[in-house]
Amino acid sequence: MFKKYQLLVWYGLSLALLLALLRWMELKYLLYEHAFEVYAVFIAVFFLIIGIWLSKKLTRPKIRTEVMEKIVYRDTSLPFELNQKLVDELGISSREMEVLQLMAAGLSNQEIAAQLFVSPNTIKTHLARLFEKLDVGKRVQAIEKAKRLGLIP
Amino acid sequence: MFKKYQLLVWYGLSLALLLALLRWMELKYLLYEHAFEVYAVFIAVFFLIIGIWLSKKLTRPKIRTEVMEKIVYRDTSLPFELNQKLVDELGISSREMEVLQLMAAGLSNQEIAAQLFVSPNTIKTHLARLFEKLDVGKRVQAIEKAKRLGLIP
DNA sequence: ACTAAAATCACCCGAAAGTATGAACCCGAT
DNA sequence: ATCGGGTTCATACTTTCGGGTGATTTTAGT
Repeated sequence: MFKKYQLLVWYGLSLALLLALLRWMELKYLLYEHAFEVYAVFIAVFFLIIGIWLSKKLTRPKIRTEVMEKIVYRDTSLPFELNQKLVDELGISSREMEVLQLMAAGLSNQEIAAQLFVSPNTIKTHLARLFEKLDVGKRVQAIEKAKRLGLIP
Repeated sequence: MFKKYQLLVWYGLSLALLLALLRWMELKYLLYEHAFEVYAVFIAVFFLIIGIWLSKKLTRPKIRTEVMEKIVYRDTSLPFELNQKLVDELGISSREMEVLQLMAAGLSNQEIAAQLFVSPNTIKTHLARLFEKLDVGKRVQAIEKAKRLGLIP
């Protein structure tokens, strides 16, 4: 019910806490005349970070898909080429591919979550779907199969 | 020469201006007791916006190229060659190599144990040693590193 | 505008994996 | 013979994964 505004509440509380902290510091240490500027910097930095984070959270990178048709000749050195057709066939979403790549790099669910700025639970969901689509039960198997199918290098 | 830091200077000036403005307002209108909170909100909003803008500015859009048609000439001549020297260097035993191979194939500890006719605990011990020798903490990382080092195909 | 798909998050539970420690056995080499 | 490395196993404990379920919100396509 309150989930919707959880974020706002969280921010509000954070701000309040910050202000309280600063007030307390003022009382405690009898900050000199430039106390205000100190506050300003504190708040500025805090909200600068919040802003950056928020932006990253809100702006899902608009992925422009450029469709190009070309013929590739490969010789001994083989650069990885994504099997896009298979990705579509299996119905693997772009987010799932991201998670797959990070997982294949050896990251734990928690690390992937941190990397993508989402909850670990979300990663679990993505992986569960991915496992189902790849018809496997474990991450190692998923990686092995994905490599075999040309989904990852 | 200063182009690089132009942005920073600009921000600094903006902040200074903002502070001056607030100070002036304080003198002019004899702001009430909650002036500080007003300041805080001002600065917060200001830097929140700055942060969002900054983030947007810095993150470049992702471009995904979708290849429609491709002709691939596969070169199958890449026989796996074990990096025996590295195996010796790292002091990886033959049993550990066996376990590594099976693990890389996606088997669980229990399955590996069944395959090798030993206890799952033994597998755990082997893997623990292997992880230490490869300097990793998880099986996926171990597999990734082993592949990279030429220990497994 | 409506709908389907995708992405997000939460909670519970059991299984698997990983850590730490100790110990027994075999086998080749000093 | 004994010393060290390799293999085997155990117990106990913590963390991580994966399965199942349900929900909300965003995005994209008709």
